[in-house]
Amino acid sequence: MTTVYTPAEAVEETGFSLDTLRYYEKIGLLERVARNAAGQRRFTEEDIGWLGMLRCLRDTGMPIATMLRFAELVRAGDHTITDRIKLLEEHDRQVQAQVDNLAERQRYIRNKISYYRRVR
Amino acid sequence: MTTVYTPAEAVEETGFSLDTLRYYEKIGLLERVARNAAGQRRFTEEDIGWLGMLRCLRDTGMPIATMLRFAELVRAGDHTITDRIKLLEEHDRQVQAQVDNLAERQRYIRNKISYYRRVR
DNA sequence: GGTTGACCTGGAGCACGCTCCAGGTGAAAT
DNA sequence: ATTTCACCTGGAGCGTGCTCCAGGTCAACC
Repeated sequence: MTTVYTPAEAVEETGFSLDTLRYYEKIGLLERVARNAAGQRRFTEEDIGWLGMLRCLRDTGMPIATMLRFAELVRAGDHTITDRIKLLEEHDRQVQAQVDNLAERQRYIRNKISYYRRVR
Repeated sequence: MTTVYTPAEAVEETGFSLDTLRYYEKIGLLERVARNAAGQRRFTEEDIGWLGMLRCLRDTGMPIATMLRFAELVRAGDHTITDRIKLLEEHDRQVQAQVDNLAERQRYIRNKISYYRRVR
């Protein structure tokens, strides 16, 4: 059974808006999505999986230009796997930096809250 | 000794660009900064401290509109301390959500890296 | 068979948060 | 004295990432 997803279902599954899905296809983040006879999009399981990856990269702050490079590596085939690893490792370091930075800022904020509680 | 900071020094201390400092003053995130005889800004220790707070809120993703509300509470005096606590606690929850979300996405990315390493 | 509603395309517009620019002032270094 | 340099103001412009709109096509339900 090969499940396909209507645009509405893809929105539901991925959390991206329909406009965003169209935009991602337009700029090439998403390869040309299949259409039915009426020209309406029918997303495959694979599309949905790829969108999951994109969601993850987006939510961790990867710029679209970088996601686009990643998308091109994926399309280019298996010989780019080493490059993909490099790209993701670099991104992982940036995510780690974000987490660390956020944690430190959070301490500051919590101290401020404590201070306010004391002087209230 | 009351230290004052030239614009260049304030940039150095806060990590904000001079344009950003002027912008923050223009929109009221920063109260009208003192000037010398020639009309040039002279930031006080207090300004620098407040900018540290702003840096912290910005870096944890607080929108400028919310920072503005916070700035207004601070200006309004001590009777707003309870409201400030509320605002910061709410923000702290959002920061926590960011950290949690980031950590989860990071797991996904790391799994992907592991997968690529296995198939490389 | 009419109305509703999901979807299509191309392109314009928008929100956010700065960033840059033109044209100018005033003090400091050579 | 003049060049340099940091700074000033008001306002325009920009990069990112969507989001919205007009005008139209189908399909599906009553």
